[in-house]
Amino acid sequence: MEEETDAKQEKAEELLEQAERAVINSIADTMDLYGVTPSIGRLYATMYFKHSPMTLDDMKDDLGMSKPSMSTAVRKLQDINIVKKVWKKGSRKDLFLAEKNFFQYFSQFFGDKWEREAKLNLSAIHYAKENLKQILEDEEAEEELKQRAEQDLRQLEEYRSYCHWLERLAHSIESGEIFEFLPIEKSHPNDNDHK
Amino acid sequence: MEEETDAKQEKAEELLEQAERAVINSIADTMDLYGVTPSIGRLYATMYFKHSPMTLDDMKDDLGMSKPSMSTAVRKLQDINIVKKVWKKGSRKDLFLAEKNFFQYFSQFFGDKWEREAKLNLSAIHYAKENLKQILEDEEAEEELKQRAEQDLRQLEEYRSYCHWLERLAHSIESGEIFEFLPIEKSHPNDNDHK
DNA sequence: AAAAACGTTAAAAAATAATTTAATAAAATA
DNA sequence: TATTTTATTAAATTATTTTTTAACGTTTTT
Repeated sequence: MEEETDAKQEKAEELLEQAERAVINSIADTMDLYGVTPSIGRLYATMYFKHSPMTLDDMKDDLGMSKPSMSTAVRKLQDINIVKKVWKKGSRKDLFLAEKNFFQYFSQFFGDKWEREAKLNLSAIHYAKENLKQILEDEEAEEELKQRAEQDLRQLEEYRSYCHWLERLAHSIESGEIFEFLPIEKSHPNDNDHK
Repeated sequence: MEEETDAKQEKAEELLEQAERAVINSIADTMDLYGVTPSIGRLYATMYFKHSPMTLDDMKDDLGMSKPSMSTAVRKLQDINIVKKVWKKGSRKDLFLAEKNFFQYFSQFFGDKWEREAKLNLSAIHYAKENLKQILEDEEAEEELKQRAEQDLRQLEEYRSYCHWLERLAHSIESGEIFEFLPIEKSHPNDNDHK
């Protein structure tokens, strides 16, 4: 019966590997949304299933890429705060562990992006509005020009209210306030996914 | 006094141009967030200030690029629904107009992206969970393997709840429900931007 | 103190993506 | 119907990004 157990063993391993691979692929495929290249996305996805920290050599072996690539990739992942360097007595290699809380990642990524977008645009809008107002105040300016200035002004006003809204959304996500409106629903382990 | 008025005229034109250019630059710079290349972003930003529709030749002249480039760029902008083809009696050239409502653009872009992300990942998670459960049900599977399967399962449960949350966020943005929580504040034309 | 192990930077190579020119297809005018 | 205008596709070019190999500087071990 020895061989049969071995076969079963192998099948179980195969199942686990397939399971992890499926999720790794889908994480890697969707991570481009978060400003990360496919390889870096795949590295993160790989680390996501490691329950103990990885070294650069581990990564290189797992992904079949060069060590410098892993070095820069893991730095990028640290920059966006989804991988942390950990310390462990003994090993003199650097050790890295994936942050597995997607909410944290999501919040920070979009919070930063949107805030930056809003700030940049608001400052340009402010500058533009000053100019346009000057035109409107100028008695001698051509009527056609004035009309265009007015229309631009109206448009920028709308744009400004969008930027402010974006800022508020970013803050509510960063502060966690959004979860009052859209609470996180802990689904129970036995729930089935429904189509 | 003729020359003086001309000079003033020119200055007013200069002011308007500077105003538009400032905003065009900042829109172009931030549009990479919306999955668009810098050139395409700049094209949109340019169209944003046109109060009548543009032809491909107009775009080509404005941006100093080739016509095929404009053709593909404008198609991309139509794909993401921020530029519409309009019809006008007379002209046999195609005419395009920018959608200026950023809320609509934002909603659709992130709604689509997040929904796609959630769906893809949820389906991988579902598949993975089935596999992992099989391992746990297998009497003869190695203890170590089972533990790993259990840990993966716990982790995927968290991931799943994140994906569901993302789906709900996408829906609440697409449906406009989010604006009940974060209302759009129409700022008054005379408000000053505050730092 | 010399050798080995690590991680990083720099330069080169390979792979992708953007852009243009040239060719084609479709529609409109004469 | 032939010619011109317009938009698109295909092929070629250019530019950008990603990845690797090679070199470097530090730290650790022997």
